Amino acid sequence: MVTAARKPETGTPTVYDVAERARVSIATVSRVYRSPDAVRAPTREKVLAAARELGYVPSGSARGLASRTTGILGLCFPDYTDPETDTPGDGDENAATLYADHIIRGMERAARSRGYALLIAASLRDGPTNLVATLAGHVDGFAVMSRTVDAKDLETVSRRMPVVTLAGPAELGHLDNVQVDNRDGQRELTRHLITDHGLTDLAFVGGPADSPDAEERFLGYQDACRDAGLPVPPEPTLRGALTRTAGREAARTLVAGGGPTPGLPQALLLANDQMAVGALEEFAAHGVRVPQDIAVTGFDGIPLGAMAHPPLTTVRQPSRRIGEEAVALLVDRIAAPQRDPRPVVLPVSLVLRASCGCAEPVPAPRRG
Amino acid sequence: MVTAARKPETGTPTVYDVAERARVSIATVSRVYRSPDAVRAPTREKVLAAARELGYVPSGSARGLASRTTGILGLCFPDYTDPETDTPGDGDENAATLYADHIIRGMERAARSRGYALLIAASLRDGPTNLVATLAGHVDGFAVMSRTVDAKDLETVSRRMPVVTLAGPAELGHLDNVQVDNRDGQRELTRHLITDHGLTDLAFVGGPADSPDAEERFLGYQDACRDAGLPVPPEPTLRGALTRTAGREAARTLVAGGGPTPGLPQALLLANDQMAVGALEEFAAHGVRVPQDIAVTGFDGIPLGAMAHPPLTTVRQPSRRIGEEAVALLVDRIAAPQRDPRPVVLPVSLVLRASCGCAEPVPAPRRG
DNA sequence: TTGAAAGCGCTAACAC
DNA sequence: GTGTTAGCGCTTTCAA
Repeated sequence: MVTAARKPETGTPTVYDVAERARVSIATVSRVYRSPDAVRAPTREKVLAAARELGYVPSGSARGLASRTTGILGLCFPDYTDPETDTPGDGDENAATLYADHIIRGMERAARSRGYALLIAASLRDGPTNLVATLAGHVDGFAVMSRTVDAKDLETVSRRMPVVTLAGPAELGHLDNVQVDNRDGQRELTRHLITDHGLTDLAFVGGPADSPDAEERFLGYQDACRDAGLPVPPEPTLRGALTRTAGREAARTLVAGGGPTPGLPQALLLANDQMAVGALEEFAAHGVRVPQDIAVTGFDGIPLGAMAHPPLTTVRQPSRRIGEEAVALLVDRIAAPQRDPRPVVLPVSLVLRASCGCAEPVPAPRRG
Repeated sequence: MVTAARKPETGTPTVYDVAERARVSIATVSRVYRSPDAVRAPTREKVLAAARELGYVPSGSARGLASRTTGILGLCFPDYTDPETDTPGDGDENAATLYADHIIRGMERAARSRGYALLIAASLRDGPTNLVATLAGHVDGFAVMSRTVDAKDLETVSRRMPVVTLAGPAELGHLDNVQVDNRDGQRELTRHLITDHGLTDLAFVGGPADSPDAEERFLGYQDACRDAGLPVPPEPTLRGALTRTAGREAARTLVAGGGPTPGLPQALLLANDQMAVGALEEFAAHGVRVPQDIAVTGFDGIPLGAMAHPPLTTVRQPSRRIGEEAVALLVDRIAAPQRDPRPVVLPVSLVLRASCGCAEPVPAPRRG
């Protein structure tokens, strides 16, 4: 056994220091951490003891370099939140933020259960170059939420490692993709209003035109109108940011007679729950009764909706599952890099509450 | 210029491939990515072009190994959520989960603005060894939320890199620590009830005894009782998990006469908002009027509280700022490893709403 | 401004 | 079961 002559224990301890102290080779130290069972128990103990005394922590970088895998998965998500406000209290957090939180949760949990950690970074206007440079080099696979990374960078990165696109249409055809069935959900919800409640005078408040989710929902709305033989609007009745404030404004516009038709429509469908809650508040303030005077619906299934008055009818999307699916696809492709791209569309579910005219007039406590 | 004989472009491109193609040395390629200004523009362009054509992405591991810094900050947070439920809709998500989400947000944002990415992993019962091994080796600094990492591991890691403890008492005295003034907040809130509303028959529903935050809040409650000359209870009137369900159960117990005194107390203070919202629901179901029959308060300042009926009086904590402070401390210590440990206590603020008897009987829409 | 050469700390063959 | 020996792909002096 030749313990190479090395500088005395200085700075952060390395395998060499541990090996020297435990009187074994560096290979054995390495083995103790990678496959403990491949080392005899007494040897292992010696090594572990030495490591403990030295305060040894294996270098992730060195491991990554030598093994060409890091045990890290990456996620790039959009950052819509206003940096100014630290407002867990006012409830006007952007829905996309909450949504991203759930996806982060889902990914983190799924990743961890498979032995991966999660590296995250929000994309900002300041150029994705930075982003890709920051993240891509450190991970074994990469999930990107819709519209957060430039297609070109995505292309480059995907040549080097598994990449899955999330929560939006597949931007690059050859990549795995996870999305929620926004269109189908909104179609079903609209159909419910038309068929089950017999409403025909509807209005849809869309999101920004560059929000793929919101646009898909509008398409579903159009589908339902078409299916029911109602006029199919080429554009949402109104548009707004996906915030509570924007929902309030939409309702106010309608109440003020600012809509396309003189009176209030029979139903107001909003592109997400945040907006819908805002609309509910505004209607209440103007004495407009929901659902008697107008039915209101949202989309997402956030907790706020269940607490609203009346409780909000909506479409629940499995946001956490998006993250879980992303990890599944990534891990799967790490194992089989050449398999065909797989697009996953997650089903959504209708949540019928009082705001559309369905039961449950009072939020009855469910016994635990 | 000697372009070393290397295997032809195979697998993922490296600096060597880019250097060869751009007819420069690897050192120049490296410079282009680290300090572009140190390279003449034409040279830089050549390199960038070659990199683009090759689909080159710098290896984070190699950079990390060579430079001994990764540009990554780590966060370890507790995972309380029930893996079974994918329930963005039912609103009974654990408060700690939401709380952690905010901290993650805050850290991510602050980290990114300083050029760092964030590596996250929830701690589970399955042993922190894994955690430390997974994360610590990859980061330049490490934030850990209270009770997620074994003190021993923390000790080891902190010998190797900056570590800050979060959202709880400083577990290791020599580390930076960020916490919120739970005690002071609960004291103030309790004082408000006693002094401003003249209530003297109070009950406090605590969290699990192993939740430092909840315990601090109880201490604040005791302080206020002491200050007001009221009897100081040695223990919370009731205890429960920090969930809505637990809050409901607490209220039910009280309504059923299960409390220490026969009737309902004048005020019920709960250790967090989730519980308080549950209590509000249960009281409503039993026809107990809030605040007329009993005042109710929470702690945290979650959006749900503002939507509750009546809107919940609470203490708002700057959860996002915790994450921001953590990053500030970490970055600061990376720059000055030897500076003295700095404990940061973030102030909280009272949010007075209707559930304690303060104004705002109806959630009046605030004009945006 | 650019190049050459020496590691960074580890894993992976392979030998013993 | 354990040791030897090459790298992994970059950054970093130091020269030129």
